[in-house]
Amino acid sequence: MTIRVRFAPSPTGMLHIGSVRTALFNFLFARHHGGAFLLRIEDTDRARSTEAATRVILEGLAWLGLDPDEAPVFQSTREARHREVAESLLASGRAYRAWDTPEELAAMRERARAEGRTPRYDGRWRDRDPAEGPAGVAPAIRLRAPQEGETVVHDRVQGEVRVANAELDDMIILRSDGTPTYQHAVVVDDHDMAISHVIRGDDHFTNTFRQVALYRALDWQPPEFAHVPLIHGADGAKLSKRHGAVSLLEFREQGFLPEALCNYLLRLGWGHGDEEVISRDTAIRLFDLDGVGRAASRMDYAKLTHLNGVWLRAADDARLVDEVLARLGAAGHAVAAARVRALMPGLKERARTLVELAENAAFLLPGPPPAMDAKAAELLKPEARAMLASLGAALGATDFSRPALDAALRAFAAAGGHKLGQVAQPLRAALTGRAASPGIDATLAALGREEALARIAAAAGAAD
RNA sequence: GUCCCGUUCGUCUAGAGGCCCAGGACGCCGCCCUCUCACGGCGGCAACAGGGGUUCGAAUCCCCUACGGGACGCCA
Repeated sequence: MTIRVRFAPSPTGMLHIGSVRTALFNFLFARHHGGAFLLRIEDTDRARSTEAATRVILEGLAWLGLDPDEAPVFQSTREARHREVAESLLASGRAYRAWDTPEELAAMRERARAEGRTPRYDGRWRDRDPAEGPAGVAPAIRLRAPQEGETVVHDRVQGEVRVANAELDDMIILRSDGTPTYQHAVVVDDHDMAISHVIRGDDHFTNTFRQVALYRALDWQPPEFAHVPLIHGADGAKLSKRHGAVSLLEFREQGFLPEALCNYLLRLGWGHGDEEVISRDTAIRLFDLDGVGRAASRMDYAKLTHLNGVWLRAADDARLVDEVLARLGAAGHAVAAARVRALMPGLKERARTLVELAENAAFLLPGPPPAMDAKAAELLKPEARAMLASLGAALGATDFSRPALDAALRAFAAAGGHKLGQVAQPLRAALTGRAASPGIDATLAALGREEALARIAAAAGAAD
């Protein structure tokens, strides 16, 4: 059997991080089994779908490296086919026209709720003569669903689940304006795209039973289903804005690496022994549906941040230099690039996100001495400034290589009866405006003789 | 309200009847390394929702309860 899966987001806004995980699971499942990963944009809701939102999906997937194997299918282009299938159901008597107005349906639901019953369509047009349909009113088409017995779904994640057909009502497959509903379009498209496994969020589970009824009515073989648990916020409720970042774009802006995000998302709801740091290739090798848990999991930004630090340290320096420069608005600046590149090994060990990395590298930009933060200012007491003046003179005669600088600093400290830290900390403040930075020798070397001496002089001179 | 699903440290998870007085990771605390901050190393705190069964033996199987979540649209 050929494995074909799809990721089917609707372009109605941002790309939710939960959807991203669904896409990742689909992708990994396809790769693991040598199948195909497809993308279908569910844009049947014309009013809410925008081109910009579609672009967000496409760019987001590309950024994550989750590229579909075939050209994306836009559901809106398939309307004629959806209508055709609905008509065929009508012709075979497995669907019927219903002339209810939205108001009537709302009243029906209202009454059911008030009486404590489950809101459900009562099938009033199910066996009525279509000739009785009011003229001038366009009917919707509803599926004639089985009313007795039960429907069983063998879900690859949730296991065997059965629901009495009496719980299900006759859903609308074609709206009165001739457009297909989600339930209908999904079934027709999944069938036509030869989807073998539908891997989606658990919030779609209930839909599955209705969709199976549709497959049966069409005499089509339903695909395998796998419903993955949802991602919740720290309080256990569905993940939303108030919990923190939710859209993929936000995570990117906040300086998370795609490989870290994928690694984190993979481990949320899926596990393989004690493995925590998992590369794309390893994930493809290890991932399968039986490792997916059944319970919803909570988003833990702290753990994501930690994992991002791990991947940041493993990342290629040149790539990080580009990211940092872009974030500092210094793309293409040769001097800044050289300095950031020189210090990157020390820099990336001290940052967990690209935002932190850029902040910590900002002092490397050529220009006036950086503004002192409170801790740095604290280090520049008058006696420290005086010491910096003589240190500047000593360093002026030193070769600006790390070993030479390290030796010179230690000699200077020893000569003055200081511990190395008593020299390094004020120096660090003068150079970076901060109380923390990569090794002082590396910092000095990255800045270069001219810039370093200028900053030392500025800090020493500011004493008066 | 009805239907469906879930419940192992604060969080993500390992665990598929004895290997578990429950392991790893994040977070938190302490120590070491050390020019700072990180990284790294070492150690600590911390969980099988509750109650009944089944069994020689249950985190693992069954039942009930509690709590949590999802779904009930001419939205997707």
